[in-house]
Amino acid sequence: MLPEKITLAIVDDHPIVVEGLKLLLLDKPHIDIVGSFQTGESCLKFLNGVSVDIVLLDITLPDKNGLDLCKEIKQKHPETNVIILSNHSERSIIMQALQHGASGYLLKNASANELMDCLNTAIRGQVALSEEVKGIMARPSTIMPQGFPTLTAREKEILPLIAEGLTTADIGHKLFISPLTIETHRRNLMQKFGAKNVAELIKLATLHGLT
Amino acid sequence: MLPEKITLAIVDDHPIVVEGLKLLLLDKPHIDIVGSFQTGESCLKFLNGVSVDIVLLDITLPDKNGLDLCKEIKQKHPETNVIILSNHSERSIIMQALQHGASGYLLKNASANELMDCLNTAIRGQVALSEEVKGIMARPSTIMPQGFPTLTAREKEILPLIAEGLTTADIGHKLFISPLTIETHRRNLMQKFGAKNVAELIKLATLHGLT
DNA sequence: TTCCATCTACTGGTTTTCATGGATTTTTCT
DNA sequence: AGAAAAATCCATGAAAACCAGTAGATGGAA
Repeated sequence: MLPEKITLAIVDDHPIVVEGLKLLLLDKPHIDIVGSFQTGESCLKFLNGVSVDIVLLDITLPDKNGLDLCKEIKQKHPETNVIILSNHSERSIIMQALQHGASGYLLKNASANELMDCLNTAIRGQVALSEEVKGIMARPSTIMPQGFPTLTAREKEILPLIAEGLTTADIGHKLFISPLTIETHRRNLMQKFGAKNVAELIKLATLHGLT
Repeated sequence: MLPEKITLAIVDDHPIVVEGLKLLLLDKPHIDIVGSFQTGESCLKFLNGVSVDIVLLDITLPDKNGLDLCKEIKQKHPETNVIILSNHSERSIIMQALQHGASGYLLKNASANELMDCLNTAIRGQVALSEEVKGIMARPSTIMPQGFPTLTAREKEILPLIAEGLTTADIGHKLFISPLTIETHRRNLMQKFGAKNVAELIKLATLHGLT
């Protein structure tokens, strides 16, 4: 059932995490770490040349969003399994990850054993979630405070500009569109986040690392 | 000069980071990891019984703020060196850490080599900063005008309320003072942070963990 | 005790946001 | 091709934020 070694790539901008993972996996005979990267781009480039069984992917990367990267990887290399490695325990983010094609989701506070379990589960083609994540997903989503809504590209573009202190007019000018449009986006953002005003919007967005 | 092994404790709520660090340091003959903790409290308890040379401390912990913990450790155990391990690259946070008695500051994107360097530097009683951190500290603070202003008690009280989405009137009502006063505080806050409006104010405040 | 920082409060005016409630055109996915 | 989602644009009025300046009260530090 396992004719070859599992090939694994790691994408995380924290060398300590990367080196830790490497050391953790070094003595597992059936796992072969073929690459580790600090940026999404470098990983994508690598995957164009080499086929990899599993990519361990951090959500917060310097150059791009890990979830977007996940989607991209699955589009170009459907045979590759992506396991998200993240700090975010929000149910909505986990949902997003799975919708973007991730085969698994691990919190960084998972143990080494859980990591191994998840790798084995994922390679069998099943969805691999760490214990805590399973718990989060099991909870009914009736009330989901601080859920992380799905933002459109434009919204993701505008949100940081608001956080920078630009006014509606400023942003309209900057993006060459009507300030009225910006207002609509701003309204939609607040609605999506369930924020009463910009202050709360920006707090939530900043906490989710979106600014 | 180094008659004994350096004793080291690790406080971080991410097992993978902890295990990675352990493995990284396992083959260093002069380093002895005597404990690892996921919460500030458990670490404090441990330090009451055992003397430790260096504590590697994450800033974001489940039960308390790492900077406060640092201060507490230095008060109770001045001989212990604390090295902060963090994701935050804001100059002001680094300053705060040093003011709270930290002997060093490492970004999590530091390499394993840098980690070793910093441990050795700290044990010699010197301030240990990773390369990137040195760069941040070297930049004159003209660009980033007074990174982190000192807030009065009242301001610290009001700031999170603004971030929660309360209006000026709401806050005035809540604190039993005139909304006009809140406006003054709000103005002063924005001025201190050099923010153009609440959005920017809240972004900066949230990044500094003040909300 | 004098001085300073802070908290408090106000006037009066301008700018921006927020809530409604549409509407049209592009893009994207199926 | 057709449906759905996203992006664009608009108007109006009320609410809130923002700006600039002033100033009394208080409590702690020099």
